Amino acid sequence: MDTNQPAIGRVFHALGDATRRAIVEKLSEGPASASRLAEPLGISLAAVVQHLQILEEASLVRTEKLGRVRTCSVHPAGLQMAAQWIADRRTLWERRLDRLADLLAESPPPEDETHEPEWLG
Amino acid sequence: MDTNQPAIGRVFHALGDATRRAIVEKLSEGPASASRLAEPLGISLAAVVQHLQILEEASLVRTEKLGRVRTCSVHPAGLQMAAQWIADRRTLWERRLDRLADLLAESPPPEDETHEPEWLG
DNA sequence: AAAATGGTGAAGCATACACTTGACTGTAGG
DNA sequence: CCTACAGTCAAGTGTATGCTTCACCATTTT
Repeated sequence: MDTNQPAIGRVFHALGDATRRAIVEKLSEGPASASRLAEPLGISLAAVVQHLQILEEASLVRTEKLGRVRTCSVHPAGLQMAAQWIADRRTLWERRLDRLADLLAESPPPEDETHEPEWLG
Repeated sequence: MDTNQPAIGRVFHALGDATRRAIVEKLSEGPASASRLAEPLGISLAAVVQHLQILEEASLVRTEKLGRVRTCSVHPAGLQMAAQWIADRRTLWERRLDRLADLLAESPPPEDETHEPEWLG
């Protein structure tokens, strides 16, 4: 779709790829260089670096180049954003269920003339 | 990549699309029919249904057909899985930082002959 | 019954994506 | 200096994705 997505979109898109998740998982255990990340993945270094770029743009990974080696580590910001988005949805959804429960509990079958529940209209 | 991804992959991939996130956001406020979801999105009904299929396969949305209308609602399982994966990464990563802090605190500069930190080798 | 509504299925299309390869650049070491 | 290493750049390739359109089916509504 759009390469110019909002931040949260970049995060989810980045995590949607198995290889990139594998990279994040590896980096959760500690920093590593690009070529070291490539080893167990069975793909070319160039491909790994492309993934790293995407992960970096999603604030999921931070990389720093010292000498000729680029060292990568996890960057909490991206995961934080994803967690927040999920938490927000969950809050909204639970709040709605609570309201619904309240209505059903407080008012026993009120003379409801509507043909559909209001949340469908 | 692979269309036959593990569950967590399907979840993140599903949430990587702005339109699908919009659908989940809408459904967080309450159930809705497919055509009702399509209205504000500015795309065809067919496209929306395709998105719904993906969301359903990712356990992010549940749909039920009554009469000729398919009613959709959020399904917590998908969000739960995503939240769990994130939490797991975060735990691992924090645990590692703690260990590192412990090492630095307990042992003041020990005669370290290595040229690189062990986690890079 | 006829028309409208809500949805399904399949084909087609343009773009995005994950990779590869090959040519190059900069940094270490022998 | 010269070779090896770690990474970068730029094409190029096959497949997946998001979307459309059109034909078609099943339920309402009039």
